[in-house]
Amino acid sequence: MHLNTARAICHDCAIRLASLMKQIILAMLKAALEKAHAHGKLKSIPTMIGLEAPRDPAHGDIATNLALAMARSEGQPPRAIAEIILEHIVLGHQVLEARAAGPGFINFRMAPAFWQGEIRRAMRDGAAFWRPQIGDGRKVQVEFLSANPTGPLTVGHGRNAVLGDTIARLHEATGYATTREYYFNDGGRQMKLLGESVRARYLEELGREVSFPEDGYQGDYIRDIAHALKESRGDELADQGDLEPFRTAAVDAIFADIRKTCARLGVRFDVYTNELDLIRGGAVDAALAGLRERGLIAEYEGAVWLRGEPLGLPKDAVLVRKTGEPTYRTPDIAYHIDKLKRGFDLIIDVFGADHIAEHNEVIAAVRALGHDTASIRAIIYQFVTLTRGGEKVKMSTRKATYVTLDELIDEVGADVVRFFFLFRKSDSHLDFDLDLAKRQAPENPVFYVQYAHARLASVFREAEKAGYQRPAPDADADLALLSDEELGLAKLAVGLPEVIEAATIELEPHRIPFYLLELAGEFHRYYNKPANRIIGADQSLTMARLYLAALLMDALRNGLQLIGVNAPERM
RNA sequence: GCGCCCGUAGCUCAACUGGACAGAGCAUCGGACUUCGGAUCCGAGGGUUGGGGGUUCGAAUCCCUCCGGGCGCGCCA
Repeated sequence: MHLNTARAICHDCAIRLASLMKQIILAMLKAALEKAHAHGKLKSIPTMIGLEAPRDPAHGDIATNLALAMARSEGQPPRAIAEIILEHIVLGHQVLEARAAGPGFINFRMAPAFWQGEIRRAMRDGAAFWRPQIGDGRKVQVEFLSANPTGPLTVGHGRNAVLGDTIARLHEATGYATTREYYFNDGGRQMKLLGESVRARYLEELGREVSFPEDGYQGDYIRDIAHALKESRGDELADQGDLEPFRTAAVDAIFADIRKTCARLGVRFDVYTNELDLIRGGAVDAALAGLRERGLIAEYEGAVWLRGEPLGLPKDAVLVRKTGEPTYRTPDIAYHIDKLKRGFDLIIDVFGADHIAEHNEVIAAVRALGHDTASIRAIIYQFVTLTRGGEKVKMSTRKATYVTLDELIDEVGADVVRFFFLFRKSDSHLDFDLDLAKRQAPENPVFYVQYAHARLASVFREAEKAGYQRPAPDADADLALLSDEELGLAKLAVGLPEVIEAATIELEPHRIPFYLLELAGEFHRYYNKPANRIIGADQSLTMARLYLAALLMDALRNGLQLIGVNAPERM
């Protein structure tokens, strides 16, 4: 179904893996399996091989559950199969050892020279190393945010913006031709209501008695727009019947604000698609006609309905109101067909949990119209709550107590907003702890990670005073001098590409901040031991350690860049 | 009532997508500075992974069921 998974790997595509270690081990296992099979020791050769990093480092660098998985079909105990495989393995110079362990795992330990080579490769190849090119130029579209321009972005929109943007960044970085798209509804009822709200405030500004529209937009920003309109146009709009100037003024002003807020977070879009163009282009009518042809339309109570039953949906859903206006989902069906026709290999929709039902309806309708929707993937996030002083901050639009995204950025800064929004699985509710977010202390994960980077930068400043240059990739450093602890740090650092690969394929950007926190933690622990002073009396050792430090800094910087968080040299 | 998501340490969450003794941070308690930035580190306590069944060599992860929370459930988006 999906491109790949992190664990079970088809060994013919091993060459595509971010991890050279996995490529090597897979090739070795494949060769061993074939040899054992040829010798009649094994009945068959599995097509998928599971590889995983053992939790306990004492178990080596990488392990396979191959023997466990084969036990049933081979009719032998796992340990016996493991021994057969081991008999046919040729280690070579890069793999130090392979041994059977536990219930039937085969554990591998790579040679120090292999890791030294990986460190050099990372330093030499730079971005090409850190960002595995798994996309092959395939076309991806990420549709996100897609908030209608009816008011300022809320905290909830923030999670969408950061999630979508980071998913786009991940795909861009890994070799996908990525389009970031913002879709909004400007044809419907809400826009009309927005225009009416502005007109009412405008007339108020002119001192006239007016009744504010029911369900109108009450926020102060409407007054600001109306005020600006009075400043620029005087009273010339007062007695003409056209709503359009108010609507346009509102949409323009609000969109400008939305873009400004996005820019503060480093979020940008390539394409804005609006409902009105789809309607004018006939796409919405065409979708409706297609559904009607297929008998998927019902008409009653004055409205046009999408029939739920033949589509496997729990209920009918309104497509066209009795007023003749389409509902949100109708142009959305046309929009998804449009996206499919544009030839993307992968279409990613980012939206909140409250839209699940609507999305299901849209996809069902699109499929019923004869389109293959397999390339569409949805990333659905749960809601955001704010906590301050252990109390939930009430966010209600109605009571105007809601916190806007801008206010949140004002309070804690863009880096913290981005990091915190990504620091949860999208399936999980996100509790944004404002007290923690504002703390400039190690318990704040953002500062903890950034501090690791700044600390390394400081080491290089210090090293320069002692006459050392920042090591070039081909620097004369003897990496064999590195201790096991240092090699462990390096292993973690060169594991970043795999994390990026998994985060991209699984659409799970939260893996990046978690990884960064771990790397920063390992570094801080290492750094704090007096025996590990990087700049010391031994010049060769100093060189080796500076080389390692440069590697760590590269990993931290690349990871932070990918999630749009600054990697400061000083804090 | 129905559908989707969630339930893991006192709190907020991870767990490489079915693997080896379930891990972090916060909070609590106790420690470490003539340090390349202490914005850091070390140690301790804390768990029947909501309960119960099942599948499997192996389950926090998959299935069933119950309990609890969130979201949604025809003319908002």
